[in-house]
Amino acid sequence: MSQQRHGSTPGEPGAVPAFPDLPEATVARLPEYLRALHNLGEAGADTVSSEGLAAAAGVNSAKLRKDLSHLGSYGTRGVGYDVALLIEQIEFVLGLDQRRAVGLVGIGNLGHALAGYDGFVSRGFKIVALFDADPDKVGERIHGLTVRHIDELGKVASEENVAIGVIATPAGAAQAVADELVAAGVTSILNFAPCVLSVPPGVDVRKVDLAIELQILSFHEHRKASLTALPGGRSATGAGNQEAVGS
Amino acid sequence: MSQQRHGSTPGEPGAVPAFPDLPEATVARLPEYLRALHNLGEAGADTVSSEGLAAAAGVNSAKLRKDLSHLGSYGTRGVGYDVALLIEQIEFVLGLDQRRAVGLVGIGNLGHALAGYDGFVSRGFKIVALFDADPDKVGERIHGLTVRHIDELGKVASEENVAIGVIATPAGAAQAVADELVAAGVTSILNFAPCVLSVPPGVDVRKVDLAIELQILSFHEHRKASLTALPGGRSATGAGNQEAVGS
DNA sequence: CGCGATTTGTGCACGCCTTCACAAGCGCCT
DNA sequence: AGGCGCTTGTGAAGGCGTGCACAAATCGCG
Ligand SMILES: NC(=O)c1ccc[n+]([C@@H]2O[C@H](COP(=O)([O-])OP(=O)(O)OC[C@H]3O[C@@H](n4cnc5c(N)ncnc54)[C@H](O)[C@@H]3O)[C@@H](O)[C@H]2O)c1
Ligand SMILES: NC(=O)c1ccc[n+]([C@@H]2O[C@H](COP(=O)([O-])OP(=O)(O)OC[C@H]3O[C@@H](n4cnc5c(N)ncnc54)[C@H](O)[C@@H]3O)[C@@H](O)[C@H]2O)c1
Repeated sequence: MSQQRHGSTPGEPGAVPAFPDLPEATVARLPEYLRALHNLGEAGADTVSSEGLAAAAGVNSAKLRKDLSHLGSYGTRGVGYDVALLIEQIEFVLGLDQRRAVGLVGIGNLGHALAGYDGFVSRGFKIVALFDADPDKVGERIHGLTVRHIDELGKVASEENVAIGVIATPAGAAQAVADELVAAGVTSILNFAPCVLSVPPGVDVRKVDLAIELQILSFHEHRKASLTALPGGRSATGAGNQEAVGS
Repeated sequence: MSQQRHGSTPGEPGAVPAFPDLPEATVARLPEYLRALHNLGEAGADTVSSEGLAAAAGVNSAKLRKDLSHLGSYGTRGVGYDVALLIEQIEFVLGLDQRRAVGLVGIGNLGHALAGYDGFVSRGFKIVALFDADPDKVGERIHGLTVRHIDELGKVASEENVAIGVIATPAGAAQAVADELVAAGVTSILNFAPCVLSVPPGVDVRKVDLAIELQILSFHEHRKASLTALPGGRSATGAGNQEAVGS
């Protein structure tokens, strides 16, 4: 399953990257660069400067250059970065050259929306299996996939070579589901349930919690409200604030 | 050194805290503590140690203590933190004492799921208005709310006193919607569309992008795969990894 | 009433990340 | 061919966040 050899540069075999430990902060920004690059590419741009790409991705240009330098990028001084080449580079580093199989557990309100989300397929992923514990849901067909019973997770996950598990069940069931995913050999989990998951070392968990996002916004609202009522007119710009780019 | 005077005790209006600039990292963790505290409270705990709460929230106990110390918390040495009191404290700091009104724009796949999400109401928010541009969607009733046309956003937003806007439209429409939200006086935006928003200073934007989360997981998968094929068996634990706590 | 067990609050050191500023490199124009 | 302007790549500095380790504080118990 692990592919390494991979001529990422068209015509230029070059040395296999065996690439370094990217700073985590950089890794988190690469997808953003990638999206911006795709937009630029579709808009007809062949090259882009760090300034331009930084604007499109909503970050500082120095940061962007440093990020790209970490993966030994191929920019041309005086010109900028080759859009197509950079896309290929980043996709390789992120491991998107192989379309990763995603298994989705919990086909409720959120699960339905996720199952039908085209943003997954267009960004390097493929949902290959849907699971639920509710007998009424099992058998339902959604976007060409049939909902399987959770008990089949182990079998189906290995058959379909599921690399990433997505949990969209109620919080109470999330840990049990995570355990089953891990038992099935899944080593990456995206968790939408508002709870902490316990997983063995080597398994990565990322969490998305909408209420937390709203509460952070609420904090800044609260802060802004008390600031306007006070002297000292700092135009306080919060955390998630973003600059940038017209279309 | 900082102000700790703060009548958060029920029935005590007290002096306005004018509370300090919490580190952003701390703010991002407070909601997690809050959720853990609610769980503990429902489980019947009156007090909790930093160790216990840290485990329930999936963080380091020293970090938790430092976080709480920033908001002048009231822990008791040798005992721990009073659960109910701490809940009140954090909810106050996050501005959750006033239930904030949320306006949701884009009632498609994702929008439907969000509109019916009970996690909003249970965590301090209230969806007060739904908007869409599609005439077929306008008028539809969802969980007691009627979908309004996007043109009514300005009017309805001020009527309902919308504090936070949630964007769940396609990326192409997101910037326009954001502009309208800002024009309507909304100063906090949660954006689900995969694009960078440009907003004036003083407006906070937070973004949730599922594809980015998956791509970060993909990177770690890729890295883990190349590590197992290489010497030096570091059990590399990625970024989002979480420890634990049982129930 | 005093002592030991327990737990908080925090000073401090370390490492990561961000940002500035600039030399080196590249292409284009004359 | 040479110079000029533009852009990348990076050294260095500063700030922020994390985690350790311990003193101070509180409670329960004898
Ligand atoms: N709806 C939203 O917009 C939204 C937003 C953010 C987070 N969430 C979170 O996502 C999760 C799902 O939300 P929802 O609104 O879709 O809830 P839901 O109740 O509509 O769906 C949950 C689904 O999980 C299934 N399920 C329950 N236990 C299971 C198990 N052990 N194995 C497999 N499937 C199981 C249920 O049958 C149901 O179909 C919740 O944790 C919720 O907090 C939802
Ligand atoms: N479906 C998912 O699970 C999912 C997950 C992550 C992110 N997203 C993102 O969320 C957004 C919505 O996704 P979706 O699957 O619900 O798409 P969708 O097409 O089902 O829904 C989009 C809705 O927005 C409405 N809309 C379009 N332009 C509008 C405008 N100018 N003003 C108001 N409403 C407008 C449309 O009428 C439609 O109802 C997209 O940007 C998508 O990338 C979706």
